[in-house]
Amino acid sequence: MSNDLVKDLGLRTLGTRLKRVADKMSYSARDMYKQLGIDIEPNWYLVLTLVKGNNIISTVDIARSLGFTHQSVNTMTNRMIKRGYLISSKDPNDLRKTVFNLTQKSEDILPEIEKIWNYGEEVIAELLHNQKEILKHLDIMEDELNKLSFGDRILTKL
Amino acid sequence: MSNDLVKDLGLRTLGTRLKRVADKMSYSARDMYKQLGIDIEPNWYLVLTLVKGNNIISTVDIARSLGFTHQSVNTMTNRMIKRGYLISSKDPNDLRKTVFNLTQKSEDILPEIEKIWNYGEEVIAELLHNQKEILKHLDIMEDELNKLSFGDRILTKL
DNA sequence: TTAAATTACGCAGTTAACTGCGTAATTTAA
DNA sequence: TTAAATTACGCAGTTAACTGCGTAATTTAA
Repeated sequence: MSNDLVKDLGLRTLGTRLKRVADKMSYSARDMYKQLGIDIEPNWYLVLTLVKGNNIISTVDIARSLGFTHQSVNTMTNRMIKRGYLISSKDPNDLRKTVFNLTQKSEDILPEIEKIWNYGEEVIAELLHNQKEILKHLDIMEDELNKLSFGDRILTKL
Repeated sequence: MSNDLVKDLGLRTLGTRLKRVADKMSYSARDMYKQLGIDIEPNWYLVLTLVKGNNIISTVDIARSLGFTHQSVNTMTNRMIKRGYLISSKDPNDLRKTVFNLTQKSEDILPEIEKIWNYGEEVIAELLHNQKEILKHLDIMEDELNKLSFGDRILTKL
């Protein structure tokens, strides 16, 4: 039988293909940290960088900056606290807010992780042959799908 | 604080952004089916199309066609069987293989789903302003990452 | 013609996002 | 100055892929 059916289905498989590439990168990054004996999870890098760069930053601030839901960030920061990479406290100006600081452990490890991610960015740039249009496409898709969802767009056509 | 940090991080967030767009599409498609009262899951469309188009098609064939692992396909087909969309039997020429056929229920529903996905493809094309480079980028990334993983590419640079 | 290798399947558990919903703290308006 | 609305957090459960590992069927080679 033909193994080209995915390509025959063309844009219809865009969703699963986006997810697959994302998963491949994430699983592989996780594996790389393991090989290097670094005890952190891939996306913690993003959070550590944010916390380092901002004196006061809350769960919701991080969520907004990364485009995650606050619940996802909450789960992530809880794990980072448990593993000794973050300290949390209440913002004295607004007791509803939890704010974060780096521990010595994360200060110590950050330079190495930064080095890894500098190379990581190089690798991605090479894979894309230095064409960054894909980011623009993702920007547009996110913006547009936030305005009107994929399903609702189909429904209006039916 | 600045909310532009994601863009500052540029290509470093590619992985999470790919996943996010994929998730958005998948959750929304799921929701759309619910609104239409159609009792199927988003990716079943791909499997139904494959089974319809091939007289004899096995779990591993489907996996290869869609780029999924056979285990993922197995999970999916089991659910489809349970919900009455597929019938499975053993390939008489190779008793190791499970092969699939459509039920009357899926024959009945397929035209409607096909219509939905024709529009779905239109929506995606519109979101991308009819530029299909993103598929080429995804092709390249998948091929390259299969040859040498993301993590291993970083490790060779360290 | 049996032992070893390969292929196919399927179960159990994992991953990183998600949604839904409830509670606590703060702000706004009658 | 209290009632209603908003904002922030966090728990529980879901999603669609994944990996790991074991077993059954088939094929290959000594």
